[in-house]
Amino acid sequence: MVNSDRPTMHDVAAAAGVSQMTVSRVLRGDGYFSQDVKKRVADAAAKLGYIHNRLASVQRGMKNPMIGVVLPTLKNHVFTDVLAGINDTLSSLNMRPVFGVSEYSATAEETLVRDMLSWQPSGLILSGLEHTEGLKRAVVQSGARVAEIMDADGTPISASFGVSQETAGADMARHFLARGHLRVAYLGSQGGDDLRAAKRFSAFRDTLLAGDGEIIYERISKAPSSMTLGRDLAATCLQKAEGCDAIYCANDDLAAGALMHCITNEVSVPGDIALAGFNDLPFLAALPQQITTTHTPLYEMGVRAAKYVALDSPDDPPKEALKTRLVIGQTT
Amino acid sequence: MVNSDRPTMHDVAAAAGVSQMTVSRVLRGDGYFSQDVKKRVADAAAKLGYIHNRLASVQRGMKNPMIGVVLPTLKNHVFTDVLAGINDTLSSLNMRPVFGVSEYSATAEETLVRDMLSWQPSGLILSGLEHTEGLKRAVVQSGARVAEIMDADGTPISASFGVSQETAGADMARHFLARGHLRVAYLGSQGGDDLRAAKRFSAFRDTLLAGDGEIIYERISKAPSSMTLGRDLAATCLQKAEGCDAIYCANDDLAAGALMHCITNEVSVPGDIALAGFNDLPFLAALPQQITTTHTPLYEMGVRAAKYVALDSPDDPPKEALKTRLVIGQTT
DNA sequence: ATGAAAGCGCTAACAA
DNA sequence: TTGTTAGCGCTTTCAT
Repeated sequence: MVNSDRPTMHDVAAAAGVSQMTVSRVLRGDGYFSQDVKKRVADAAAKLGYIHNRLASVQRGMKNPMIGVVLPTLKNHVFTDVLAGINDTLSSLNMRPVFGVSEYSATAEETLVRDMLSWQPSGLILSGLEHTEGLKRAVVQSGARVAEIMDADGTPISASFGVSQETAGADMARHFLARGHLRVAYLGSQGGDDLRAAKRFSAFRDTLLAGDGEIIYERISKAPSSMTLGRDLAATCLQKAEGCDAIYCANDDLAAGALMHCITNEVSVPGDIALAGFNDLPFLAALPQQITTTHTPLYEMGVRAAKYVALDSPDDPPKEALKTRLVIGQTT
Repeated sequence: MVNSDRPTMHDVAAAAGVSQMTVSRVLRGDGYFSQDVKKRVADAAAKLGYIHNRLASVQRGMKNPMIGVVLPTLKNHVFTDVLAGINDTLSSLNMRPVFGVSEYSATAEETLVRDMLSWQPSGLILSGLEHTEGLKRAVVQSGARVAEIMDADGTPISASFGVSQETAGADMARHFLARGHLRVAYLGSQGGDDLRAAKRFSAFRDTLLAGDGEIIYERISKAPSSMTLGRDLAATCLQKAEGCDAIYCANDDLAAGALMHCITNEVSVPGDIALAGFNDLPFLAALPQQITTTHTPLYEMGVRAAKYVALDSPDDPPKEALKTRLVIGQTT
């Protein structure tokens, strides 16, 4: 039984010898009441183990300190970093995240969001800028504050805190060209579902081709991203892609896996093959060689988005493109 | 405005030309109604973009498809694996997790749980078996189903799905003894806050000492666990702990970092030094050497706990000790 | 097969 | 400073 016999304000009121409304006031610290009453109520509440019923207050019109958060996956550390930023920020504001994982499916995302909206959250954090029309409509109508994170190339529903995937991809391509890595392989994961990776690669390719470079091998595995996948993809790539100079990986996990392959098989990096990743995850610092990558402010994105949705200022929604930064390591 | 002008069942009823109660019945598919009415209601709801208000139904006594989940940290991949198991399972049962992170603090955990209980979740998943008395009382009184995960050495509030940390530690010590790794260093993180790691190490130490082994170096950093920390701790350890045979790390991240140190500095593993971790995280498979570790069914623990709390059978609460398994790699 | 009334626990508005 | 009344949106119960 969920509603077994949880004490209500009524019970506390009876125990304290006051009215239910007085209990409400004391517990919220709102309005006037004597010190004596305050103490009696506090004692009674503690003795009974009273727990506030937020469902009722929200129902009555109070703000719901709940934020819905939808991420594409938990398998990529990228999102756990973002999540950490969201969670730390919401925590400090006494708000709670409700989570959902879309597995990179737009329809799953819509279902999830509709479900979450039924709890009347005061805010919502979504990943990416591509959503179903139904989702957008539902979100707007709900009146919840929305922030979209991760991407900056497109039109957000309302506020957004993302990075330009296109800029990041183009920057890396220019670096490859400058280093003379012209015959390039690309390795990705999640099939074509990772829309941000696709944008990045598309800009990378365009910029590379506009120079003297070429994509001589391209493999986007359907499997979720992991170091092990990166290692396997790199092994196959090096075997199949003759004359390959460099590998651009869709993210750091894949790149780290590729580096592990090279170390294990004594392939010299960047002598035989150059390597680059994306995100600049902290664990890269522990590897034997610093992998060239693009720094993205993951935690920061989480923080900004959480702050925005948690507040209720009526400012018009910021659409912020956070900066990425090319991190030149020892692998290019 | 959160409650801007979200349509209610009343609005749908007006649009469909029926009573509000009929809308309720149709939308839940409960009771009797004609096909004609069903269609009119469905159309009206779709047109208005009606979203169910779960707060009201739960308030009225329906089960709340919400599960509170409290984890010690998000910085250790261990918990994101558990989280994945929880999330996948709850998703498939149309239930949603509300998350909180305790940062390994028992009082923070209590605050978090009290906060979560105010949403009247039908279940709760907690990590470990050590909690404040206040938390236990609140949870029991709330009537929510509780499952505790990760640990099996102690007394759960109700149901538990954990592994015996003591067995795992002792097993590893026996393996060290069998391999002749007698002069052992221990590296940990999170200060003394990771109670499970402490239990494991305690059993490891006892078993090692009962053989011919000894702990010649012990360093538990206050920093959160990471590969980079492992690498740094290993560097200091190898410099300070003379005659050290082997390093037992509190988890795989630390062990992987230690291995990276060894690879970078051409320290032979296990020739010069043996290494072992804990958890058998998937990324170990990508490393140049297979690290000896203890497999723990992380995802599975999440699945079991989620299934238990999501259901509402009145069976008496299972206290399951899941099996760990020594994974002998190439580093011992 | 449909509707009307009551009430879940709380808070805003008003009364005393 | 404290209490009374009304009602948030829904579902249970009972009537039609």
